[in-house]
Amino acid sequence: MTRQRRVILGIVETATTHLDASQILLQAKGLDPNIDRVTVYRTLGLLKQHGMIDELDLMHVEGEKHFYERRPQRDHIHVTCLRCGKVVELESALFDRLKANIQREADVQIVVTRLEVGGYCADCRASAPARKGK
Amino acid sequence: MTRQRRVILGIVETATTHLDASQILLQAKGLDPNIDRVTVYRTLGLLKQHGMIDELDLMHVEGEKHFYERRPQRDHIHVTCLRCGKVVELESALFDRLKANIQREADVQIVVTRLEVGGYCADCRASAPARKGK
DNA sequence: TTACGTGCAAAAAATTTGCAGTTTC
DNA sequence: GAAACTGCAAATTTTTTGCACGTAA
Repeated sequence: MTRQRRVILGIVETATTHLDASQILLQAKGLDPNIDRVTVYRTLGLLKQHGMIDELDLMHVEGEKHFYERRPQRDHIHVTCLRCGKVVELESALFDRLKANIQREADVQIVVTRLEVGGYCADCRASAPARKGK
Repeated sequence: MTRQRRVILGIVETATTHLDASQILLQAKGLDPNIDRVTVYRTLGLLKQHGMIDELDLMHVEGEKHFYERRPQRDHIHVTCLRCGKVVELESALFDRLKANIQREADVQIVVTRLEVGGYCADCRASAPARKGK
């Protein structure tokens, strides 16, 4: 456990939004100016492997980057608005049951799950003047 | 609807495995030697936007690429083995119910969902001699 | 120590953009 | 013929690799 890893893990753990590798690098440089982009990638890979953080796409609403968040106590669902990009997180007993089902039906020992939903939030549905054509 | 788009859509629709952009380009070149990588990306983006295909990560078991598949009639769950990479697809009534729940609870009009699961398949659990340490 | 981790340089992949010529309807 | 699409070139962005030096346990 090195200084750099502590810094990176700390950033992801305390983040209030979902960060991608570049944003993490940027923040890390603030705390440790010499930290390298490579170290960020390597550390994220490691933390992911060890189940300390999870990787997300957030439906790729803004480019094809990946986001990271601290692995929560209980899995949650990520709902991303395809128009404004807002992300809502949701826990669900039904989701827990579904996972148990999958484990049994697919005969798999589940390590990680990711449920991402894309759609339109209430605000966007209200303000969108039903664009015609495209 | 151009020749190139027909080719690319055809490839994804008839594929028996999940293909990534490079594999699609390769197959497309077989049918239309002049087709460009750029056209593949643009077309995939378009087909995705129009809900004709879905994009997957398959838990990034082999690199950070993205895979594509024809949009199925009914959503299914992708279960990927983190050791051997095998992918199992699963439909589930519970999943359907969960989506309805999410739509209501998050007040979102769902357009697309993606449930990916990573874990260890039966075969790998059987053959893995409980690696110690790492 | 001493195996592991880091920074630096550079390569490899993956994806996007600008633009002029071509095709579809 | 007009609008939309393509190929080509090149730029970006994202991620990975090799290697000599530095560091935590």
